[in-house]
Amino acid sequence: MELHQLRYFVAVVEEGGFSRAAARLHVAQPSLSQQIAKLEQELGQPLLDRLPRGVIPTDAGRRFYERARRILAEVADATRCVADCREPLQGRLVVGAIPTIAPGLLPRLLSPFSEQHPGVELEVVEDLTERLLRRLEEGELDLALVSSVEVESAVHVESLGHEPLGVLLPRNHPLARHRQIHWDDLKEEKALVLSELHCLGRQVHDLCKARDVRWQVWFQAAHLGTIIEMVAHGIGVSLAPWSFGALAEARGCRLLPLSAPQPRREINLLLHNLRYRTRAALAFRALARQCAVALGWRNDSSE
Amino acid sequence: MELHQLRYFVAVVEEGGFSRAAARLHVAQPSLSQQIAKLEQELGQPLLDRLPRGVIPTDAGRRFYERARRILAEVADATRCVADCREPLQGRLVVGAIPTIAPGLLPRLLSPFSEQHPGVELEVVEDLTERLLRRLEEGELDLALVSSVEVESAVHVESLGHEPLGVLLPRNHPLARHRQIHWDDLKEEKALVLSELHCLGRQVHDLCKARDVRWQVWFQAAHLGTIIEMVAHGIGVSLAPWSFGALAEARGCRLLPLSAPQPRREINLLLHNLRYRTRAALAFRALARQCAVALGWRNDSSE
DNA sequence: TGCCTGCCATAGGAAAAACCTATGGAATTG
DNA sequence: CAATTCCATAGGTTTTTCCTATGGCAGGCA
Repeated sequence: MELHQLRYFVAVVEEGGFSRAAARLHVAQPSLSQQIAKLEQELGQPLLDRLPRGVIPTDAGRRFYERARRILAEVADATRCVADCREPLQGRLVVGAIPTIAPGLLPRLLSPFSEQHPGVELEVVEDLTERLLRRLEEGELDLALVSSVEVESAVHVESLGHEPLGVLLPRNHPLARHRQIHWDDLKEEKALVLSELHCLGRQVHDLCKARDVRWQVWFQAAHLGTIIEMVAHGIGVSLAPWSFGALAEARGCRLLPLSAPQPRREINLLLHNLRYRTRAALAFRALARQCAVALGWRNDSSE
Repeated sequence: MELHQLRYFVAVVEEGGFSRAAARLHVAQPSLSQQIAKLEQELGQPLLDRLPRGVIPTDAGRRFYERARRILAEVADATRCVADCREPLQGRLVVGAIPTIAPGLLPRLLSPFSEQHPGVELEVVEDLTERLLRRLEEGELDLALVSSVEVESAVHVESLGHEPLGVLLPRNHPLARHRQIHWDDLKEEKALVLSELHCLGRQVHDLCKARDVRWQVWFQAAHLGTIIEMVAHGIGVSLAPWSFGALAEARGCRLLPLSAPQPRREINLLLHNLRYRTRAALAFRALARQCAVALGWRNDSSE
């Protein structure tokens, strides 16, 4: 048995046929037929049911598929692990972050990281929580920054603390001169809220419900950036994470604290539990923790 | 990267050199040089330090070695897993047992198992606990029967219950007519005890110490069989597991129960936690549990 | 029904990979 | 200092993999 046979088999199962798999692998279809036949011969039984319109795995094939995938993932992991012991630190680090975290937090992390580890090629993936999770599980991401999340055991969750949410107002809004906004002040405002695709959108929705703030919600934005622009133009108000403060000010908004109970959202860092954690990933985590402390999201920097 | 390269690399590390590994693998030494060089090239750094007298792995090599072994083990496991879904049940089942369990218990398990699963090729390994453990971890054994044992997390321990120990006497011994032997009866006897290599030997030693039975130990046997023969010839007495009763009787001994607190030893079945458990292994486990219940070692047959 | 299309298997030759024998250099040992 | 041990390299051979071409089978469509 050889690894290329496993790669071929996995592709055939996933593509549902030899021809499509051949295209994906950039090899001729007979090569696949040959290698799969060899594999089946070695294992002593067919792995695929050849149907007129493609193939589906047999029972044995399904079992083998799962294991083949794991083995290939481990091979990739071994490669990364070995590559990681080169000096100085180099390689690629793929960081995921949700859209309501990325613009506020990542700039604070990426620049210092690049400075400290110039050899590491950074890549950022901004996406919604569930999709980040899936990509982390697949091994595409080294780590991910999300808010509250429910994960499977293969994913390691680690809190970075809690980030306050503030009230986003146009600079010339009557409330904008206050030091602090009270919940009751918000009841009459026109709300611009984030789509509930975003966990922040869902959280704000729940918060307002709990606080009995019945906003006139008349605009659901897909991006916080859109909301900031709208607020800047006096079209309404909103809630935004504290890390968006500078961004909001620059666009002509104000981000003001809310009176107790101050709303907060949890910030979590996700790592894959089984895959090798590169030194770059660990360095990034350390930096993130440090940053969380500096921002007052948590008190100590120990785990 | 291909699996044969991993196999070669593992062999070179374990043999400490290309030449020895080549002999083990039945290939010419330059083939190894070539394939390892390729592997190192693909991983971007040397895995082995070439010394005048052989090779030792670099840091990267050590990391890679661990993972390569795991990958190869998973490949073997995948093969077994796939083979296991053939009907009827077939394949090989390798069972380990310590010498103080094997002769008494295995006959009760092997015959019915072979009858129920004629397609399964049974193999038995009789060895001391530690060595069975190691072989189980290596994947050489499917399961093992031992007494008390401390294991690492990769090994799954499951109690089959507790087997009583009896007193082994010559048939013509004055005590042999009793229904039950008392601890005090033993104090003046000449003891034949098992080498402390065996866990039963250690246990008997501790038991006697605890019960304050100071036997005149003058013979340390390496096998329980030897002890039975010696006892049969009136050379001394001993303690033996209850499952040796029939064997002892056949050789002209008697095995009698001891008064409370009746000494017992734990009987455990070991399985590897991570490796695939063949249906044959599970069937054997079921049979062992059933047998343990029939022998009165435990009350229920549920896990 | 009959043709067309998509899909996989087979055959045979070409390309690539792995392997082997022979040899050389480096360091150690007697 | 010669002999030995061990790994790397070179060059040719064998084996494996891969590709192109082709054939058979079944479903879809006129």
